[in-house]
Amino acid sequence: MSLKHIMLGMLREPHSGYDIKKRFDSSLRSFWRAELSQIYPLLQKMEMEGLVNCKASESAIGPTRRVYKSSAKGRRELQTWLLGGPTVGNERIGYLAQVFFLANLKDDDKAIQFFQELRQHMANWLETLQSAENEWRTNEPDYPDNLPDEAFYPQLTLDLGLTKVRANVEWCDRCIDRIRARQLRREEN
Amino acid sequence: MSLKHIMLGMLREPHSGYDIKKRFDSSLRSFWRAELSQIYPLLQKMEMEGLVNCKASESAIGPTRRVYKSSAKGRRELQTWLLGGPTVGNERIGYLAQVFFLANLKDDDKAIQFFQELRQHMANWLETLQSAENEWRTNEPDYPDNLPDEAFYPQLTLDLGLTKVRANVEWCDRCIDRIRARQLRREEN
DNA sequence: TTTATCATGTAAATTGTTACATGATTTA
DNA sequence: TAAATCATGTAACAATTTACATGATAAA
Repeated sequence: MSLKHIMLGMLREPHSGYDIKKRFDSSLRSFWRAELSQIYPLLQKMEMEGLVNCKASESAIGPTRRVYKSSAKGRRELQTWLLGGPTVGNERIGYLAQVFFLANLKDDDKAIQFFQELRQHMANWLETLQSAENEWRTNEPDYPDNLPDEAFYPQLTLDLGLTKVRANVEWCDRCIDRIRARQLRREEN
Repeated sequence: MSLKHIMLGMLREPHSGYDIKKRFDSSLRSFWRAELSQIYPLLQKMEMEGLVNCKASESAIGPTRRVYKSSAKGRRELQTWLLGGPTVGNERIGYLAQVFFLANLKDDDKAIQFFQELRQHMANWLETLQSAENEWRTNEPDYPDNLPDEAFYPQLTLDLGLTKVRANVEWCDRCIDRIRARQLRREEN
């Protein structure tokens, strides 16, 4: 159950459910997502299991915040997860499943459209990651290799994210070119 | 619900549940996995919804095979999925979530071990993909750009798979180097 | 004779998504 | 005054995983 462990990772520092959601959306977006409707009940469950502690904290706006922090037991559980070796073989990439069966469209132009749309997504995402990196690089003189561990390891995931998204954009271009070339070859015959 | 659509993609050609599982394990492994316990009930449900038809077929060995094939309605559903544009933003990469929190190990050597193990996984996977490609390339003179559509689009997914897995291997090496360099810098001080 | 492969499934538990529900404050 | 943000949740449904259950044949 990775979500529990990811949340334990975050809860080394105090977070409310709402804070956790924001971190998913801002920092872990590239490799994990979670909804509030999953986060809130799981926090309650983790509290019952003694993995986290909760403190109420008044908010200037909206209802009282419930701020959680991992317990000693929770930190041990996090260690166990990290020491258990990398979690692999569960990758799930919807758009590749679609590409695999794209022949069923029986329409090269529709296939090209698919890749153009995908390219657009990837290019947008790349921009998001690049501006995140840019901001980091300009505001933090120790970026990237002299950051403290708590920021260095996240930077490693950003590094791979950038590489992969760039690879995706280039791949989309390559696919479009190859489909067009096939089209031309067909017209010649 | 992508699994349903992936199965509809496969069921343009007749497959049993067991066949479908084998195709997941051999061809779609890099971007989607599914268990038999998910496949069998879903096939039944899809038959009830009129998306697939089933024919019994005696097997030389084991129980009677139930061989499914998509119906006209199923083929329309597949089209709808493919025309709906690329499915993005659901990526789920467990090992990156772990890297993000690896600082919690508070032990550079353990972190390096993590990356070495991950590198091993990725290198094995790369070999698997490379030998798949090699076999294809040597047995099929039309590989890769003159393949029929039904094989060309799967080839595109293999192409990206190779690029990404190579990127992962190189990234692991880079991470190990960077962690070692930090270790040295710390020892100097 | 044990193990692997073929081939079907069910049951229970866990995990994840979508929709619903509430209500205050700040910004446009 | 409408929309966005803060902040909590529940309920129903859908998807997925893990464990269980059966039994035949072929190969080691």
